[in-house]
Amino acid sequence: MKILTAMSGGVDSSVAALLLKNEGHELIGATMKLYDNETAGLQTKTCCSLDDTDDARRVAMRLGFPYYVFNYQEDFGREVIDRFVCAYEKGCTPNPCIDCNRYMKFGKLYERAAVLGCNAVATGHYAQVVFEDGRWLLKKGLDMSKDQSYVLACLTQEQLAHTRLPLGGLTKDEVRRLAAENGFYNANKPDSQDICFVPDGDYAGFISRYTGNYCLPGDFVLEDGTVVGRHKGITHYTIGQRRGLGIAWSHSLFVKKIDTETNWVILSDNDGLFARELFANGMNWIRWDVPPAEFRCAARIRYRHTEQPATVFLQEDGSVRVLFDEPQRAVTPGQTLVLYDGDTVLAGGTIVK
RNA sequence: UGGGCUAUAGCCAAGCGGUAAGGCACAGGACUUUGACUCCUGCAUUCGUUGGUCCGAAUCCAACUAGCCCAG
Repeated sequence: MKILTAMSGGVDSSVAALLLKNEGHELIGATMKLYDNETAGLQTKTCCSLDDTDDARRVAMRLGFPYYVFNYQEDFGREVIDRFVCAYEKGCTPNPCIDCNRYMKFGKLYERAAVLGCNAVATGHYAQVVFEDGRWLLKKGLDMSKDQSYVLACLTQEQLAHTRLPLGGLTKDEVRRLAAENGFYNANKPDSQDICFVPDGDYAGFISRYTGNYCLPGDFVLEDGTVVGRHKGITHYTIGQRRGLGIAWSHSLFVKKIDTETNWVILSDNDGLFARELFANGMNWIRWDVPPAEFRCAARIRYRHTEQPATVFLQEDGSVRVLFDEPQRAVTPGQTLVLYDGDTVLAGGTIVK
């Protein structure tokens, strides 16, 4: 089979390519250029640091298949950054990695793959795609500590059908060992982290620069209405946040709610953050075409969250109401809800409240 | 103007004669392909000021300064 394998220059995607190559597939390696250093507010790289694309290219050369860098800055700006900025301005907390998977890697990149005659796009995600009972199912990666099924729960049947995830059955240690055994330069490269287009972590500053809008300061308010300070603009905060508030109180204060109407950031103690119920829309059903009206499952409300037992109620408009057995901390609008049955992903959606 | 009370790090706050708890905030680190949470480490040679008593004072005494309260 001819496969386009996405290569970031990291260990995971490199080993993914290696495994596909060893299985005898014909490969095309590709890196997506998603943003430029100016957008990200970065200085040009110094001579001592090898560019990620160089790492990817070396692996492709070593394994003997063509490698290309595709320019997707315009699409990335529209599909990922714009959504990211828009969500923050509405008081939500987006997960841009999920949009990048949905619209870029398994969207735009697959379109290009098809043009190049490839049947599938492969990535280095730790998750598994299997065909069962006439459906493409998404399952957790074998290495539970690295499982990334959460960030792929937005993939459609069509997308899953053309997705290959060679690392699904491996552990991170095995991947690094394979990289080392095959002489990959990036065998010990640190795992990526942070938002790729905001490498300095100052995403609020990024939003200001990107939109040209100045963050409007407002009040920090306790649940009883007491004003306890001034905030730097709602884009600086997310539900459950503690650090960076700058308020010295007798106990720790956390962000409980962001009110865009009043421009208030409402604070409470940690106990005030727990809720049993949430609502989510934009559901992508993987396990069924038409889900049951009500069912039991386990749900994650953020990446690296341990799934929690819950009951899901399908609403008339296609959204869902999720009732957890136990209250969950800091349910955050904008974050992705993923429903599981054991290792199988049932659906993904976006938390609205 | 009399009388009383209190003054400890950026904030709150222990301490009651034996050589400065803790919480919050902040900084750094760990964790992490989102934002967070969490965890670890750091953070007053000094207790409003000046004197005094004592082997030894943030702790006792005096004066001064500041703030608060009650009188009138």
